[in-house]
Amino acid sequence: MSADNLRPNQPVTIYDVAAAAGVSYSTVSRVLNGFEFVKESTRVKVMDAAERLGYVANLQARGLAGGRSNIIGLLVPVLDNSYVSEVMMGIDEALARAGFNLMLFTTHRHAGKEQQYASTIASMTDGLILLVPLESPIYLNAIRERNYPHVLVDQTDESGASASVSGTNWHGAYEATQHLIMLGHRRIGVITGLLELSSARERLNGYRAALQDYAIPIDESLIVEGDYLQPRGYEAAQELLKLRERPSAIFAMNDLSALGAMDAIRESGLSIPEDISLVGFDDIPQAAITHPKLTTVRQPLVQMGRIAVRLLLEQLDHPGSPPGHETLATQLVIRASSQPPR
Amino acid sequence: MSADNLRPNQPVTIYDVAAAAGVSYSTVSRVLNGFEFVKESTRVKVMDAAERLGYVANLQARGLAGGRSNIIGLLVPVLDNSYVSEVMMGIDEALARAGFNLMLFTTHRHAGKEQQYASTIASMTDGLILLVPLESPIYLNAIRERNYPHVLVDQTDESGASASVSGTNWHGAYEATQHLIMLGHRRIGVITGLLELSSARERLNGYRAALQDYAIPIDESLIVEGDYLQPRGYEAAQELLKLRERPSAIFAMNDLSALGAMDAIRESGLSIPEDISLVGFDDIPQAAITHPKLTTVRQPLVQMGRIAVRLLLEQLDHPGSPPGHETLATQLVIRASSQPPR
DNA sequence: AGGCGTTTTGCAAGCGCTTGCAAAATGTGC
DNA sequence: GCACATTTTGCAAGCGCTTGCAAAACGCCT
Repeated sequence: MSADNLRPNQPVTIYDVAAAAGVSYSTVSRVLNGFEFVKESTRVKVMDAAERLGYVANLQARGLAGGRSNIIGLLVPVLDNSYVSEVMMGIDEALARAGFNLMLFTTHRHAGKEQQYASTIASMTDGLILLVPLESPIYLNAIRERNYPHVLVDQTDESGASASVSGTNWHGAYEATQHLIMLGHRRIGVITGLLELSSARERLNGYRAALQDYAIPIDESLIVEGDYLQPRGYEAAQELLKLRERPSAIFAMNDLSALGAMDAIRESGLSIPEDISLVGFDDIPQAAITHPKLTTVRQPLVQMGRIAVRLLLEQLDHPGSPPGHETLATQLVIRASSQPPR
Repeated sequence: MSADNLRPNQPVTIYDVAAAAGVSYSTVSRVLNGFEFVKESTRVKVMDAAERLGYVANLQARGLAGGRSNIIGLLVPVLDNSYVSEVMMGIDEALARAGFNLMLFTTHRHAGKEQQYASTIASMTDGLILLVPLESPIYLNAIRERNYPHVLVDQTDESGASASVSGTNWHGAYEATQHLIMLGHRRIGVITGLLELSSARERLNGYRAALQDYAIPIDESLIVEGDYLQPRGYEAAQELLKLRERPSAIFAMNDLSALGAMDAIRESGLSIPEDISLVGFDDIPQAAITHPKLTTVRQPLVQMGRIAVRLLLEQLDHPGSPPGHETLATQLVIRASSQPPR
């Protein structure tokens, strides 16, 4: 559909559009930015010209000049992680709908340079979504200092200064544990996330609360600290299996750990769920393709991403307003990896 | 003149550095860009000042002024796809090492606006990596017109005008088919990718060649077109299972399709590999966690990402030179999903 | 028709950086 | 010590856009 006019090489600028529409460049800018005091007839003229010339805004220039670059940044720790991918999907989708672009930053390889990295990010984006459990404090300092719009995903923010989205960690873990208890399990091993993370602590508390409510004594040797990654889940499960009094069920506090645990259990000659029940957390896509399919606590990951975007855009649109916080309900998804103990 | 305008945001500019180092701003710019004709002593002075003030380049400004923005774009079709994630990992890693940032663009939701989308991308990045099998022709037109540096991943470029990385599709498919034949299979069903994609056609040709080499007649009803996605893999497998003369093995031309096929096979009451052998392509991480583990053709996805970056940077550094093309060896990984037919 | 309050519009001044060009500094040969 | 070739450096002019300010148009009143 691109028409007959022009220089395929040199991009069309607002000056070109202005000339074509017979108005000044600032008027074009105003039309393009939806400024209110523009006569309808000139608005139409400008839009037509822009359309006709195939004008596309140069976001770098826009950003430099102090307007919005319409780019938001996403800081993630790793990429080969379904949890991350799912949240990213939601973010991307919501961003696309709002007309924003996405710039992706990974934390690794920037150790010791977080401040500068944060500055770079801030110089290029209108806001930032942090999906970075561990390093987040360092980045947060740099970012809060500048009063830069941002949202935390899956992290509780003690100070309340940052907007955030997360799941009902405590409740999800409570339900998962309760599920195993109701099935008849009494020795329930647990593989946590890094306990520096609020989500990991909350889930662990949920686990403890459930045991207490059902008057099951808590055996600290059944609690093994993991890191939400598969290899550590594998090791942690091995530790649990080595206990003199082996657990009849394991609650891995995220699915990736559960995947690792699954390997370890199978490798030790035991079978799931006959010998050991296994429950995860997150409900990443893989949870449904393992054999047996994994019972888990679903977090609405995609939606978390969408909401993160909403919270961020709210900050951009209303600079003064207090940062929003959303907590989304988790849901126990019972599949084949859990059943009553023998 | 520059001293007093302070916004809390990013006070340090090259002007500040210049003042602190007692040189002109253009000298600072030259030092920062590694320009050769700068006296060593001033270079040191400037670097010191920059370091001391915590200077961080504003990439938007740099980009606008015609320099490199040090941002490269990555265009992907979807995010919740291990294939994509793996390649992205390699890209991110190589980019980080080279000091580049990554801007992520997704194709969906931009139907009909590809030209403009391409312009936007071009206005913000130094180069583009396309991981977009289907829509790629549309984008390619827009991009080649501007003679914009870019690389195709996993697509053969007929015209040779675009740099590209891909795996040995033909050979990988040949080996996979040969593997099944050697096991004794004669009726080997196949689930292809969309045949508009060069990779899908090449793989199919490899399959055909293997059958021919072993003098096995080709039964077109055993060839079902898929789309490289899981749901379609599921359906395609169902079709194959419904044939009067059921295949004893299925070669899904990517792992995602194989995952779908696995579901379909299991659902129909048959078991893998006893009743039906299954082979995939790609070796995404999931292939190793299914039960049984999937025999597949490994593509060095992460490395493909790294090489894509290398090819792109070569173009940036040597604007004149012809686009590079790399083909990486695939490797048959035999796991548990394939065995001799009953 | 003249006056006044409101819209609309245009101009100029940057945002932080790169770069061509010319001036300044340095070095060389005699 | 001088003329000239060679580094180094600084200045100015943008890159494409936003925005404060003031001028121009317009509307409506008397």
